[in-house]
Amino acid sequence: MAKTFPDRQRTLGSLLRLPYQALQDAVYGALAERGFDDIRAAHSTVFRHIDADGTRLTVLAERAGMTKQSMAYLVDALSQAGYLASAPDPHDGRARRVRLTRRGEQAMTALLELSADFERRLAGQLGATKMARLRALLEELAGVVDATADAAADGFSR
Amino acid sequence: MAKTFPDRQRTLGSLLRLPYQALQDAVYGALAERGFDDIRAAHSTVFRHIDADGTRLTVLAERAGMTKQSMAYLVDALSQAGYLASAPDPHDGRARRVRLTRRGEQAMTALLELSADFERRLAGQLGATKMARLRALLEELAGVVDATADAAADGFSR
DNA sequence: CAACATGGTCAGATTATCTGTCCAATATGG
DNA sequence: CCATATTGGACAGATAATCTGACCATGTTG
Repeated sequence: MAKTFPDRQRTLGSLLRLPYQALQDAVYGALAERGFDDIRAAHSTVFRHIDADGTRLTVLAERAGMTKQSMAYLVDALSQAGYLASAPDPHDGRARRVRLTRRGEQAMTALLELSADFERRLAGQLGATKMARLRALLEELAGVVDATADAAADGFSR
Repeated sequence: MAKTFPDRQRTLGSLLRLPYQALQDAVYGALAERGFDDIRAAHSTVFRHIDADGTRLTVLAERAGMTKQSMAYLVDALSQAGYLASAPDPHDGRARRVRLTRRGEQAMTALLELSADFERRLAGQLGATKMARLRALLEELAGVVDATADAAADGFSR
């Protein structure tokens, strides 16, 4: 009997990571097959946070919780690849608004479709009812998580 | 009204990522405060897959789903920092077994504790019953995910 | 024993992040 | 209405975490 750690049950982290990773792999794999092979998972932060009428770089960075330099790096790659375009902000001479191009919108649509596909496939195995319950619980958890994170932050940084 | 994408509901990905990210941040933040400030999230793959009586690098890499070079990079950092030690494998002259040092075991223990703490805090907010149901559903999902991933693989690569 | 397979290292590249510094444009408070 | 502070973004450089390709030494096997 190989000695093993008393990790009685899987951590919550593993339980969340496993399906997340699988979904990520499936979605970005399928996306590449559809011809969007220059979009990597890290780019999803951009798609996730961009408004349909364009968004400033700084705002994207804030929403994604990263530095503007890091966001600039991602936006740059996606612009180079033709998914984004930026134009000067009419209300602020310093700023540029980043927006999706036609192709960017196609990618975004594909991304949402593929994600939904994968979820449907899971639901097919798990059962629609259970998937709905899981979704509901995760939604609730999302609400709770912020509160918990804030409470923890109060403990040291505020 | 800002035009916005018809992302009617959050993707399953977001629902999984949100709490996962929060947990990760909380756990590795707290770990640093406890003095394990040279352990980063990427190192968790090592702790996750190492056996208490030691494990070969190649096996670690396989389990983690990464190249042996990448795993070597992580193992190296953790060895440098005193969490791991490696010794020649008595059964195979080519191989070395990587094992946790005392300090490595302490880190591992802290990691598990902090993870459990965070989960408990979430459960406090969400309710123990709901957390248990969520856990059960995620366990079930984990089982289903592998099957689904395999089925998808059948579609193109086999 | 010759050929093949395997464990690990070395070298080098790429991706995704960070800090620090700076400039130009805007906002604000006398 | 100007002096100062703030903000949006770019430039430079560092680091972390991955990858591929080539290689060597040891094991395994026909």
